[in-house]
Amino acid sequence: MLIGEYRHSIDTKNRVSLPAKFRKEMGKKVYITRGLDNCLSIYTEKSWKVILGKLENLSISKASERGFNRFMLSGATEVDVDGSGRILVPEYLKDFANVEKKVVWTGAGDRAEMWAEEVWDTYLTAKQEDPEAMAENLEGLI
Amino acid sequence: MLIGEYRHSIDTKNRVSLPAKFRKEMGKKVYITRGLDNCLSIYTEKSWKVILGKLENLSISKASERGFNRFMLSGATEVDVDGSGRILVPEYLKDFANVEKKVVWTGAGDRAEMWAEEVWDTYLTAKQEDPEAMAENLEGLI
DNA sequence: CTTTCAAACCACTTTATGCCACTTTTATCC
DNA sequence: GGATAAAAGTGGCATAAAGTGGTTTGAAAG
Repeated sequence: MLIGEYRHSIDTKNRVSLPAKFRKEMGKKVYITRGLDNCLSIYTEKSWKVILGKLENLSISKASERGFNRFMLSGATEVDVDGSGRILVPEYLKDFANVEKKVVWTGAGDRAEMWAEEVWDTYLTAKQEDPEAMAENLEGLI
Repeated sequence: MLIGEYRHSIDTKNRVSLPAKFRKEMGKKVYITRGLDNCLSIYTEKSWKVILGKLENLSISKASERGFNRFMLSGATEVDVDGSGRILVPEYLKDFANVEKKVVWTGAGDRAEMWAEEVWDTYLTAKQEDPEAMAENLEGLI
């Protein structure tokens, strides 16, 4: 289970460290693709297979589902984790997520997400400033 | 059952002691996440699993539920209790709860809460001065 | 044959973690 | 009630691990 928030830097060669707490679960090979809300989604090999299975069930005749399928698959890359626990982020995904230097890793259960720092801070602030919506969800929870 | 109020300090390395009376129930591994009203919620391994089960029912396609899922999972951290009965509070959770030096632990049944001292005192004072309204408001929140 | 890019390797800096020691509080026993 | 012992709380240090930058090597493309 991937949880937590970790702040890292991307170096000049587009390498970024996986949070140490993610390494064991992520193994030596991960799949990175476009995520919702301008983040990048990073899947473990196992959870990637699950996603692929779900995508196969989407209808090719429905424009929206076809689009989502393309969104996920066209952006996806298999990347290896290097000896220092880093991955290489393709340029086009960096651009997609507006990543410059500082990134935020967030655990999202079966996958991790990677955000440009400013994008994440903005997103989170917006969520926190809408306590009603938060509370609605919490109601069933606690 | 976690009950009571205890005041502790966070040291320069973001470590804080669990109240001695909480230790037995909390074991050696706990989960911290963002709570309501700017406190932090600390779950035992057992009660955390209950929370996870409820989160699984949220839909990923709805923006508000997706956001809530992120809020909970990204905010959560698994932390080990050290040999002196302390846990390490991640910087971002310290920031979230406005914790500086003094914190207040409160028992809340299946979970504990941790507050910045000033936040707790303010909250408690308000509650004592207007218990009726507070109760009404809380009803909608929790 | 040259150039480019990525992967592996290496080295340095910073941060986290475990351990120990001191102080304060709480409990116990006479 | 006071003395003593035990536990809790806190701080500091030493070691290990994580994070990051650079250099070299190797492979692929032009």
